[in-house]
Amino acid sequence: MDEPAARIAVGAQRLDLETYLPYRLSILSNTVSGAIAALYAERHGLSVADWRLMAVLGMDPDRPLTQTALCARTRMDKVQVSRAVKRLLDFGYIAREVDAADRRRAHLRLTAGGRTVYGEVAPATLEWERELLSRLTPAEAAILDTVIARLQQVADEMAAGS
Amino acid sequence: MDEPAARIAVGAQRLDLETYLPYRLSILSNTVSGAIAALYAERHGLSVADWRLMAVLGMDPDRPLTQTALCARTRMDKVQVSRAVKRLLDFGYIAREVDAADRRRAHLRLTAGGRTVYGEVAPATLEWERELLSRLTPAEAAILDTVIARLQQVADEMAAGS
DNA sequence: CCATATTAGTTTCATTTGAAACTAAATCAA
DNA sequence: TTGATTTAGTTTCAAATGAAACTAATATGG
Repeated sequence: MDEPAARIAVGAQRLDLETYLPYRLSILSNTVSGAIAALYAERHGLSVADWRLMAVLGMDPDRPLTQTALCARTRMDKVQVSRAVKRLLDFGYIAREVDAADRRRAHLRLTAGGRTVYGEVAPATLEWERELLSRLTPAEAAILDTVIARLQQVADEMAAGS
Repeated sequence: MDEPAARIAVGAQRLDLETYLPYRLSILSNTVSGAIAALYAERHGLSVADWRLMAVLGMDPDRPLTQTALCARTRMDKVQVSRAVKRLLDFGYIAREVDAADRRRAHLRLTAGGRTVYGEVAPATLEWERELLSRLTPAEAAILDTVIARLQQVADEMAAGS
């Protein structure tokens, strides 16, 4: 198949959603997130928010995290985290232990059941990513990596209202 | 072949949100969309859905579109489109003319007021994109373009459940 | 034609979301 | 101390969302 013509016209004068980077990013992100959510949503009853917490907690299962730490790691806000924590507690996928020194805080970690689910879902999501990235050359993947990092940095600056 | 990417580890064995492409895409897309929405949300009272319709209608102001056409062009579903259309009619930014041959359909186009808003917002969003992309080299921008297109195509296939 | 199916778009209703207010615990300042 | 502030997390309530049911118009098959 032919390589598509350059699509992102730097300095485009006309707004065309088909070529407009923010729109294309949004569509791509939604497609990818939706496909990955399908890996755990139906089978395990998890929402995207739920899985995000499990993904962070599962990364280092021996280090419990507070909800505040989860907010920082996932960029979710505290209300979303509070609700996801409640659901995961109900499912029995995480356990909560109140901090002895500061009883406002609680340390959250995956239960054995949660680790089992994590052990099923995490490899599937990684495999999905691997399959997606396999369509890129290593050079493209490397550039995508640096470009995303740079765009995120610039977008953060610009969003901060420069 | 064998050169590993710095951040996107093709075939990563561990799930780490910081390096996980779907997560990074989601954060970047949200940051960018939020910053751009700020360009029109407060000033003109438009939601993302509202602006998306206006962006499509403004591209070719002499060709009115039906809601079904707007669904296809924006990838929004018909309920979202129906609600956005209602808001834009209330604002007076679009006008609706029922199709004479098929009275289920209506053709929507920007009003003079809608074109004025479009004329203010569209350049600002393009400028935002231009500023963002100015931080990339032309080579990086070109690769980003082809990579997004290819990832979208693959993600569509994979989401379709191949 | 008439009955059925399809299409365009809307409405309903239950769920999700988000901002702001709130509770409870810890810290700070005098 | 003790009164004010901050921090961790929850609840409330109004608005946004989405799936499914619905209306109205057109198309189609017998």
